[in-house]
Amino acid sequence: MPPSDTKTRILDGAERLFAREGFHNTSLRAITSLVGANLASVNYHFGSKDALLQAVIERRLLPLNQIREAKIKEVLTRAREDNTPPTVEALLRAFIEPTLEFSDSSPGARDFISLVGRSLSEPDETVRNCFLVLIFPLFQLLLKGLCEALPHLPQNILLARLQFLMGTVSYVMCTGGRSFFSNTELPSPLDQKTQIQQLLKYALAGLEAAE
Amino acid sequence: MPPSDTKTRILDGAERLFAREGFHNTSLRAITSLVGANLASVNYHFGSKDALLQAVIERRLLPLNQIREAKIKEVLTRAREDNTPPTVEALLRAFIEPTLEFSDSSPGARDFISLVGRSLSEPDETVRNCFLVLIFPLFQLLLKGLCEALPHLPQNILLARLQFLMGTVSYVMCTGGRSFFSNTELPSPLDQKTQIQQLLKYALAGLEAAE
DNA sequence: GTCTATAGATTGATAGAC
DNA sequence: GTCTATCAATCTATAGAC
Repeated sequence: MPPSDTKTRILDGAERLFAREGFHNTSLRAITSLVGANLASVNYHFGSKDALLQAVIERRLLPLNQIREAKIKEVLTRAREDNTPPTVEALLRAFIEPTLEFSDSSPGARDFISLVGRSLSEPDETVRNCFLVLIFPLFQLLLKGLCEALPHLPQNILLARLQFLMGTVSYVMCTGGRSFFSNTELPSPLDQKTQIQQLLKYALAGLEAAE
Repeated sequence: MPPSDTKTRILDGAERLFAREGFHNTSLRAITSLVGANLASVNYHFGSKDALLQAVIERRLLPLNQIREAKIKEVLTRAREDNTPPTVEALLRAFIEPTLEFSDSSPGARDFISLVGRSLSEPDETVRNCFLVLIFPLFQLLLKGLCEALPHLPQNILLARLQFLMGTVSYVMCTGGRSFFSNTELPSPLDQKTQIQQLLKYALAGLEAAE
């Protein structure tokens, strides 16, 4: 991991270890020794371990959210132009597909997605809020879209289902598409592409279910 | 928390803090001082912090899984007697409803369910495997039931959907039914009973979706 | 079984030379 | 910006008195 500056290398290492070992189970020493940086450089560049986590999150989540927001807005404005409600499928794809493309874009991005998925079920509020704050506008936009797509369903039911969706997606995200159990007694798992198709179908049917 | 023996008090305290603060973020001192026990008593009764986690899990998960297994088996044998496939809904209820009843049975049980939900997305294998080992037989049984209920769907697709289900349920479990965001810009959340109904509908539709 | 005391290791953070 | 060295706090675990 040497061909980049220290600050970036620390971000990369922290991203990897926070995702794979957990935030509280990762020491700054483990990060710096992984990427060949000095322990003191973490505090020089970031100030504290908490601030390092914040930086890890913001580096990737801000641009990713911009893409997702743009795609969702595109679906909404197109629907308005056509004078038809947006489809749930289009909204779902606008939310999920950029995440997946992003996840495939680099090994670090994959760890990052895993970290995000995991952090939504983080009990420590300090850690969890890092994410929630950045995701809230997107969440709100998606809810608005769902209300337009499924006007016959009450808003608070859609809100609950949107949270179910977040649960489903974040779980797939944090397992990184890997199977739960690796056991010969189970059927062989789907390839990634098919799994995503199935995820879309599962979530789509769930969101659209009758009240 | 005094009216019980030390061992039980430690289990109660560990359950609460592991669920609310995370395993790696909870010290044995925090547990013993919460329940008024001596630090050394943890190692006397359990041997190590890892073993304490194991004990916390087994205390509740073994009996809970027995109930869930019995209910699923009941659905399967009844279907076999009637010479009809089991319904997905019956299987889903057999899996989810005992969990909820259990969760409502005591405050500690609620923390425990939250801990289980969270631990499924635990990156640390040592911690995660504690749960997976105990859940595997139930998971296998449920998969078998789904194969009978939805024979037109390939087994590996059902396996994937079952994992989506685990994601959905564990997420609801670990948030304890509480809402994601507490924000006045969002519609007011559902009461718990309605939320469970919606969870069932969401998961049912997802599992039964066309291939 | 419960306690005090402490070992032994690890942690996040910092001071100060270069 | 990068390094060495170290502080002060915390951690799990254990030895040994009672």
